[in-house]
Amino acid sequence: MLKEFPKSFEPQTAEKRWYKKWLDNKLFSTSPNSKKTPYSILMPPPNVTGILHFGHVLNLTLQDIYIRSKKMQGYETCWFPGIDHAGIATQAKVEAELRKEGISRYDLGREKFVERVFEWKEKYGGIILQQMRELGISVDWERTLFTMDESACHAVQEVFVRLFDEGLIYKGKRIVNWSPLAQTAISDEEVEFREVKEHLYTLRYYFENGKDYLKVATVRPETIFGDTAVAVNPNDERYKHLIGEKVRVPLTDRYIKIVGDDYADPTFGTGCVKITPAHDPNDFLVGERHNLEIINTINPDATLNELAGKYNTLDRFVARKAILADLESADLIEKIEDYTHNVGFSQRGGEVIEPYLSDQWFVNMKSFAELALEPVLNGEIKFYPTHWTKTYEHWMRNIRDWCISRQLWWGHRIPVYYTEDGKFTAARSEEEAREKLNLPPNTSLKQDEDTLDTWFSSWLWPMTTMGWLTDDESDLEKFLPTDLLVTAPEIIFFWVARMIMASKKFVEKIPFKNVYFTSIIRDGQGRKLSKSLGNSPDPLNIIAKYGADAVRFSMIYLSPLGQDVRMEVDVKNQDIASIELGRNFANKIWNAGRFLLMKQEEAGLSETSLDETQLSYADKWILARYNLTLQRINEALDNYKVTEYAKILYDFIWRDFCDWYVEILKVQFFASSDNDYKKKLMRFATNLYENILKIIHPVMPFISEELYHLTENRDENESILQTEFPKIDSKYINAEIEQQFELVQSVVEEVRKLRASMNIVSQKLPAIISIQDETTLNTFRNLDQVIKNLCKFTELEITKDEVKSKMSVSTVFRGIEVHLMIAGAVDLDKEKQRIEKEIARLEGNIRVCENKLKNEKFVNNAAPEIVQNEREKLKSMQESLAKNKENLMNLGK
RNA sequence: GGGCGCUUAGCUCAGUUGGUCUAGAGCAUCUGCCUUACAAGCAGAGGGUCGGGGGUUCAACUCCCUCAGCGCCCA
Repeated sequence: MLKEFPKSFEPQTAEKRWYKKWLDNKLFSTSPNSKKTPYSILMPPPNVTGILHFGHVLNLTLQDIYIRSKKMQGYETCWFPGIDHAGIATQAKVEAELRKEGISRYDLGREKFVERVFEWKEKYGGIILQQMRELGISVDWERTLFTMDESACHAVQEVFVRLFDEGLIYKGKRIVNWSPLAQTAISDEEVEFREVKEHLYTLRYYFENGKDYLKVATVRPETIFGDTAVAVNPNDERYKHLIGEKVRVPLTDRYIKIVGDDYADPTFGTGCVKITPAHDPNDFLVGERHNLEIINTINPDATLNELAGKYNTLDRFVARKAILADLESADLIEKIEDYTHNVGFSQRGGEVIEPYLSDQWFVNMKSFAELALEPVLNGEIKFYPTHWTKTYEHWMRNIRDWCISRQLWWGHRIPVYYTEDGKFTAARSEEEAREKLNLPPNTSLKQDEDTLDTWFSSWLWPMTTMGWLTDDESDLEKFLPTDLLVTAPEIIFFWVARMIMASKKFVEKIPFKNVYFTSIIRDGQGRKLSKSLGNSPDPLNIIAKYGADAVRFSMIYLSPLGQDVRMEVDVKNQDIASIELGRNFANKIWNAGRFLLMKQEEAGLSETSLDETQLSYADKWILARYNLTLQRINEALDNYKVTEYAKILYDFIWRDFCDWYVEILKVQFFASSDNDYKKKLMRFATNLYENILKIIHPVMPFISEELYHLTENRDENESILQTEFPKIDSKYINAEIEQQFELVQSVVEEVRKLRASMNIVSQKLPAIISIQDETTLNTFRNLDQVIKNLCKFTELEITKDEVKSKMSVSTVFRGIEVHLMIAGAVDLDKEKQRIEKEIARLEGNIRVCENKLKNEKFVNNAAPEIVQNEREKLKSMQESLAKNKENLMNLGK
């Protein structure tokens, strides 16, 4: 029938076709030289090793909605994409590759290894950026920045040197979170604490007399070889007299002294705690206070070293078992209790973190925290949902220094140079280092072996994406601060906070004005979707099945701000059933367009629309609804209530436009024999429909573009994205028309219910509607054709007169009485039952209403319009009651 | 231990500053429709003492207190 208009939308072909078109026509490209008001968003850079997951889908869709809608509203929009070098993850990938070849990174050497990683990156890295295109996002891809690009490297180096010179970066021997798998330090933020059931072992530390012993509790018996003291609380009456005495470390001949320190909690265990400064951060501090020896007994790979004697080379957990067995046989265990406590795990490798003493680089965060707290507290930067502000403030006020060095080869190498005698400084080059250290030109220097935490480049993202410290900083001028950042709440400290710090510090600007924290996507059991759990279908499969628009719309519709999303996922079949919601909606929109096109072909399409005088009551009603919808979606988007935006669209398009207006359009269309009117009516409807496509475009870009080109003949190089976002015409917003129309809708529904209850759903019958109220009477007369059709009346009389008829069944709604003339016999019992039920319902409600109005306190205290409202409600219900009673009486006669 | 959330129909969630809320939607269930835009649809129906208890108020799903359960973040 219709050549280019199949029965349903075919996303696969349309998506590829349009995305290519958009890119070819450079629709997403932006210029800092534009006169338009800027609107910009920084894309959180995914890991170069990453693949697309549902978190990205939600996150990117949100950003795309804002970029597209702002672009249509006349802003110079720019969405900055990029990718993160992901130090640990990427190095691990390449090392795994090498392992297959039977070599290690040490065989290659640093330089060759880094080359190899770059090769890997060229080949596999950034797959995710390709995958993202499947979502249809309007990113300015030409601006894609990689955190290892030269400009970014330069910025990282510069920042390091500046901070070093300011004394804000320092080197220190500290206990850090050591990842034995990656063999590097990681930051506090990369450690995940989980509750673990272990045991608390009470060991016997014998005094020098060899008879008595001190009971010392520990969960890590394998660290005893690093013990250099036992601490007791100086106020602990049981032990304080023992301070200064010595006890023997079990399984060794080493004696260590007993020290008094508040760190020992008298209520925990035996009140005596062994102190192992090299293997516990708290013990390290105790050690500093008491000048204790520091004995490191663990290797970087978490095996014990030669200081652990016969346990040398055993893995820490294997060693624990062996040591316990030996302690047991030496009768050095007092008791073993079950003990549940929090253990830190590496976020990357998942292994237990080893507190490890080593030389590391730190950033002193105190001044940064002050810089970054202010704009959030004074509202310059707004968080959505707002409650994250509190978490943010808490973190800032209790800030700890940031460990930025990583024992990796992949990443930004720390720009610090050492002389042979251990002098060092940070510098932009060896030459500069020599100058700073006052060394002769040829002095050989050694650069620090460590690289920087990946986040040390990410925190400069707002600046590096915009060409900071390059020849062209015009983006920085135009687009910073950006307008919106959409990100996951779990990286509020890693990233959001630190970007605020860096931007304030180095360019004295906030990096963004609004931060939207997205929902976390969970499966039906409430578990986070994750690769390791295997409960995450590949978004690309879901997109292939339902279409990108459907996935986008469903995700937005289902993801309320500030709350997690639960979706039933079927990994085996790579399916998420709730995406049907979006697909069905897309189908609905599609078919409404298909209908319009059919009618266009039938009557033609006028250039001009209906003039004001030709607008029917229903036309005015849909204009009122439409303009109200515009108002509401603007409000929703302005307030980052994006789910609401989706819901408003869904309800308006499905309920108002398709269910009611299109049905009415059919009536108006068929009822007229004036083809000129029909052509104009089609123009009116098509305009409205195209505006609907425009307002849905930000969330459903493909189908809206496709339909925009189907409903009228347009050049394929035109895009709906380049059209203006519809503006509200408030003269059409009309509460009275809406209210009146609602009465018509209700009456139609009442008639349908009546028919259903009488089992005469499709029988065409004549009817009489009686209405007292003058305005309502006019509305109904205005819409008599519509009512007649929607209610399947053969004839309809609308009258002010009371109607009494034995041959009818009746229903009453707010004083509006509908008599449906039944030709055959009325099922008296059924009808009686129905009316009695209605009478009972009304009587109940009237009682409640009367009591309310009898209550003097209510009448006196409540707002007058509330009381008035209640009175009118009562009156209307009483009228309905009377009519129903009358109808019941008539029935018997 | 500290902080932040959540608890409304079988499921997933809406519910603006307390008052047309006689608490809504989608999915699921049941009934009837292939009414030529759409069966990925249309028209109906059933289903909730809004986690428990207390309080404030003329009025509480909405505000306060408390208890219980769940989740997240931090120590």
